[in-house]
Amino acid sequence: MPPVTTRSDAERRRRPAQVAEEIKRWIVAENIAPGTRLPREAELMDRFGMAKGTIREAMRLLEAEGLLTSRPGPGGGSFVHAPSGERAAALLGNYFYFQRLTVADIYQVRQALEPELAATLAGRLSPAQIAALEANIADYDSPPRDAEEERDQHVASLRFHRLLAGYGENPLLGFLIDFMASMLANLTVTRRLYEPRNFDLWRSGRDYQRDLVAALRRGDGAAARRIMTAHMATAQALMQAQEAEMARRFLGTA
Amino acid sequence: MPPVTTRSDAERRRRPAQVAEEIKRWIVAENIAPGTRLPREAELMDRFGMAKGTIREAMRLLEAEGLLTSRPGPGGGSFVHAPSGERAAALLGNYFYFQRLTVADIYQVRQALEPELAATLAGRLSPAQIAALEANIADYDSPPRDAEEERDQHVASLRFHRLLAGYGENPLLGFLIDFMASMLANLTVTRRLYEPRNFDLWRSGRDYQRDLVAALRRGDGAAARRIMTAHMATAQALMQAQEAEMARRFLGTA
DNA sequence: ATCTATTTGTACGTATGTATT
DNA sequence: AAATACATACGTACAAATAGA
Repeated sequence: MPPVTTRSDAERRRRPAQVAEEIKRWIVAENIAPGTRLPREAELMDRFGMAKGTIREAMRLLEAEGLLTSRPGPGGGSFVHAPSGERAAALLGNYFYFQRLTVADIYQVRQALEPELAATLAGRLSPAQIAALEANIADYDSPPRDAEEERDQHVASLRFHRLLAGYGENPLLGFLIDFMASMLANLTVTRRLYEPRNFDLWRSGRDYQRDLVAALRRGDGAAARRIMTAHMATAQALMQAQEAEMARRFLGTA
Repeated sequence: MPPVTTRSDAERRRRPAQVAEEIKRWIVAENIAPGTRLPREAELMDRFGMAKGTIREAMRLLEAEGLLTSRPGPGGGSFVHAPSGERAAALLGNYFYFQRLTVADIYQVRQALEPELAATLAGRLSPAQIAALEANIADYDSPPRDAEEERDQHVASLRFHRLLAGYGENPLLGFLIDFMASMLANLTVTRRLYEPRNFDLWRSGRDYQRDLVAALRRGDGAAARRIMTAHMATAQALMQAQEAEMARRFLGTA
């Protein structure tokens, strides 16, 4: 039997992690707003009784989580930061990089969420938002001529959904839909669009988006939901037909 | 007009971030499996021509993302790591900490996803899984006597959904349902259960879970979906009635 | 059970880079 | 243009952990 250690697990943790935890607790306890400046390195070294390197490692931990940013110079320092959606998506993408996520998995969730979003958006879009959606559709008005154009159009048509995601009031729903669109933008497509059946699917997808915008404009939630459901079904079929596969790569961290 | 800088944005980035990016790219390019050991600190210092502290800051960045773990001693080092679901959930929770997420927001998504999961699970659960679900329900068989017991039961009834989340085949769907349950487990409830109407809601929620297990066992997907939909509706009503609010705190990082 | 080797973990002093005034 | 205030990076020394002899 090993000798009794008086050290708790918390004490056992590496020092940078302790500091990071402490700062997180402080942010919550004091309800610190983004933009607030943390004490200077020198002061943190004092407060925690640790060397510069240790403090800096702690800062990098929090920075990776997207919870703070630092900049040098006078008036510089470390600042509390609300993680951006992109950052959050990249971190979540890290997780799914190691899970074997299929296109079908993503579409099962899209199938459930996208119609819901569409329904809540009906009649609540500004003219500018409607215009942005219509302008986006124009980017893939005519069928692609080559592989590169096809890829561009694919990304553009996903942007349509990312726009919708940003227009809703529910941050969770919006984030998830945007996240899935960004995952799908990282696809490798092995079979081309040119077969007649695939082309039909492509065209009907485009038409669905047009119909959807019309329904959203006239405030018909039930129709918007119905159209989006059908749109998702054809989109999935198109992906399946093209034997699209998730690319094994991390999402951009920019 | 400022003088032209020859440095690109990439070169401009802090060195630890560069190293971290490089290592990520390497993981993807070589398709490194979790458990694989990275070069020693000394060697990385060499390879990147950087000081020890810099390399270590890079490691902390990757560690915070859940992509590696390190331990000292012989046979130690830094190891590629697949982020755990908990870690991923905690990081995603950081994001929503700063968004103003309401209980209603979460329930809108649950409403869409939970029935979908229930439907796909019908007839696909092992006897052991069924037993685990039934054992879980037993934890809140009788109404809570005090506030503490009420809270425990709330968490326990959410565990029912987390179990279901783990039984599915779709990692994305499972993660999301588990994530929402863990968010809801962090609630502050301001009004108690004792009012008759709230008590009815509580009881019907419990009954729904029983019915659901029965439907899952006999493989009736349509019924499972229907029951879960109704269950979500009452659960939301109960939360609303109790004026539950999201707690402003970070998810555990353990 | 002890020592030894290996590898990360922490400390500290100094120098450099960057942005504000 | 210069001084100032801050983070950023370096280099070295030493402490702690752990596998294996």
